[in-house]
Amino acid sequence: MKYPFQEVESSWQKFWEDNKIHKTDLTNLEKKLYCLVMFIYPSAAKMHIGHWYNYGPTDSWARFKKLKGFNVFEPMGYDAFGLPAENYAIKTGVHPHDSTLKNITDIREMMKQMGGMYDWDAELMTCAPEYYRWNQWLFLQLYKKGLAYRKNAPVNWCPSCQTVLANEQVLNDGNCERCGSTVIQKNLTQWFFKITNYVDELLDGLDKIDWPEKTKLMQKNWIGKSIGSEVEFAIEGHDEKITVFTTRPDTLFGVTYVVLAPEKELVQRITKPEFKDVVDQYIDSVKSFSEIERTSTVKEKTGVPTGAYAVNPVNGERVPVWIADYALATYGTGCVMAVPGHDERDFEFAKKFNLPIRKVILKPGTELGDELKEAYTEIGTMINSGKYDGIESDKGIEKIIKDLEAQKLGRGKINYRLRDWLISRQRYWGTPIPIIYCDQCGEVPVPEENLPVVLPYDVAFKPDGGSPLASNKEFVEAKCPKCGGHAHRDVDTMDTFVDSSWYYLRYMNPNFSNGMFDSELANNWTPVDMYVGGAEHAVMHLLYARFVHKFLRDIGMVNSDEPFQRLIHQGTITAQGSKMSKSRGNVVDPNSFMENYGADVFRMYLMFMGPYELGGDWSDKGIVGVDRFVQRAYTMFESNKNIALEFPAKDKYSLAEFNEAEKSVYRKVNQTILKVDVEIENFRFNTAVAALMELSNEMKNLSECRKDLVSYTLERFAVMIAPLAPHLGEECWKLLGNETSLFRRPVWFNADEKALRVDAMTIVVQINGKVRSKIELPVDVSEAEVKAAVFADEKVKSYTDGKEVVKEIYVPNKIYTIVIK
RNA sequence: GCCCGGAUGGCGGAAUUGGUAGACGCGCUAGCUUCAGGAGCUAGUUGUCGCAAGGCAGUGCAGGUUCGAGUCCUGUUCCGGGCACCA
Repeated sequence: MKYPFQEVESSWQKFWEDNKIHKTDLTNLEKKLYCLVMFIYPSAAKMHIGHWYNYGPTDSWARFKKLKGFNVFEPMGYDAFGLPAENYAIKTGVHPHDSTLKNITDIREMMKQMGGMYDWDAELMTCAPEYYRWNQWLFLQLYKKGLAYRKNAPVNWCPSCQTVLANEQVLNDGNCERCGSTVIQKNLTQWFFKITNYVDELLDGLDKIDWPEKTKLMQKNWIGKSIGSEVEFAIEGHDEKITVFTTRPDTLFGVTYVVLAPEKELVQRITKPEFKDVVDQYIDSVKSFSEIERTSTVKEKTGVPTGAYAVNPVNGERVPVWIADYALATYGTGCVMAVPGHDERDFEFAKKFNLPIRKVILKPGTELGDELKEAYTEIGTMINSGKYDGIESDKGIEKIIKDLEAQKLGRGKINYRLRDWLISRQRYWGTPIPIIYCDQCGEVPVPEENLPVVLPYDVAFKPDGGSPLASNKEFVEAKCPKCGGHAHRDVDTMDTFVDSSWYYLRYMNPNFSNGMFDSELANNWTPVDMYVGGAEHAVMHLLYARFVHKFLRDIGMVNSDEPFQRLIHQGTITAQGSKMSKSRGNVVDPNSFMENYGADVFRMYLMFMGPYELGGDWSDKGIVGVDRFVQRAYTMFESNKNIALEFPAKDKYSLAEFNEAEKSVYRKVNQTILKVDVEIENFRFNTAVAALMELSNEMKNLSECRKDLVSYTLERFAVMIAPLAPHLGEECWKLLGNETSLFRRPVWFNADEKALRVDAMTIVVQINGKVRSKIELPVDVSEAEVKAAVFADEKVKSYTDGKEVVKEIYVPNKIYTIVIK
């Protein structure tokens, strides 16, 4: 009989739902396990292959843990705010609220059809006022501590999305992370979260979490800690000073010029009149370049002199002050001391503009007089450096800093690449920023008791770069909370990454109304034990969430330092080698597979395709193999109905009571238990499925086995298949004669270690590194006996006769190597 | 340019970490079954030489270490990812 997956799957889904099988008792903390998968972005009504690949295997892992006796909490929710819904509204006129809610309804249905073990009582969506009011509350707490602030700054502007972006949301080719358009720079007054206050902790915390090394490295690079010092250069004829940041104060004697970022205001004040025209022209030309064009390493450096001179604090030497595009206003002090002899960029620049190059660090093994053909950037002996001559340069760094500090001309300084998190967005579909601007009092936070500031339904969606909220008068006009006078609301909304930085804390009670989340539950259930999601969030979501978690800890809301203890990234499923997207027209629709094979086969096939963390190119070629496997398994159970009732299995058997076929089956069952256990535990689903297929092949011999061993085997098979194919697992378990659901009363079998011991072993005989013979011997016979058997072997003899045996190596129960001459 | 991954049959991929390369699955071939199509079952399937027994070659490429290398070392090519004037 063909496996009736439609009936089986829908009947189990109904059973799970009617009986709330997947509801987690959050008061039971014994063996608690929080398995979290990144919540879904409901920009379309359909779940695509990528969603399935993310959610199916993760759910299988959670189910595996559940069967192993863990009290698993696996929630699902909706990252419901965001641009796509709004862009869709501009295109079609369907309001984001309406399309999003519709999509959520459809997606929820599909999640259930997939067979997800989600606790639907814990469902949440970020676009609900009951949720986003706590984004606003969080904003106010940050504001109170001075960690939410407004400043005018050059920001990334996406002309297509019509909004600003955080640094993390700009790809390194200068394009928008979301839509791929080229991002430009604009000066705007925007809200920032001061993530930089936590920079050291964000860095150090990486050592304490079990995340992929690659991801931790990406965060580390993004934070970009750089230990160095600030050194002050006097400006000839001015009271002001130029403060430079350098990691190499040991090269100070090699400074031959100083470079300022063109946009530094100081440039205007120090430029000599006769250089003014050239300098202004240059500043204009730099502005026409995008940040990315400007910082491209392949572009040749440009620059002009200002006519001003700076004075080197270590030797009083006067050096010209230049402005150049390779000095960045946004990093360090925006001023660089140029040491062409020992810095590649300065070397290139000096060569181009014929500026002097001075050698002050001697490369080990070279002579004082040797010409510098390229910048030497390593450690060496200090030369041409006055009283520091002869000192190793790493020691020299400390010495010079100490001396400069004594003269108040320098100090140790640590710089970071990480900037504060820009959270304002000039878009509608997000959380309103809870700030009111009063004509009298200025910037006033909305009092907590007035939250939420509800996002109004009626606005004009027009992609003109202004915030759509500005079009709703009723929303904009407000009374000042302080003086009651005329005021207006902030019309921007928050970056949706704010929503996702703390959702995992609210899942435990999404209806909690006395606060952002129930702290007691959060403390009991977080950090999240297992977090699964795409590697594209390595810096962005995963960094923001760590920051918010630490802030919430500091205001007493949670008691842990890190939100996600263990992290796994699923790989990407591509189609014809490229990422699936509507514009490419290569999107594969999971529904046809659902209809033809069912959810179990489809999710198991996704797991079988290859290593989970690697992803791969989609092909439906192999899905029939998984389907055949499921069909065979079902037939096996179908033809052995109620066998566990009629022939109950023992917990353990002794090999002595078995015939050869039985021994072999019994051994295979137990080997498989061991294998499946460790493979699923480590997200290696492909090999877990393969192991079960091997067992299924072995089960062809069950006809030669006693009935209670058939029960024994089928029981274990049903339990092992259940995490991977939950509906099938339940159905098989029921066919055996069990009354209750596996996931209502979890079962997991341990392997009988004794069964794993084989009594015969194939010893491979290698002669000069080549396999020449195989000998069957009982396990654990002495080396002498093995040797005797090996040399009695005809094939071995034919190779060794008349030759001198030089060496013999025996690897017990495995291999016997002979070296002959 | 720098830093990580990776490269194994016609295809997706296994390989207890130095010990029988190719598990498992797809595809393909043959046989059985079927009116037929499909499906199912059984056997085979790295290449090559051979009637066969068996031999030889074989994990991107070139070397090396070792009794023994897909696995370790050196160099190199290609592919994927990340970073990229951060002083």
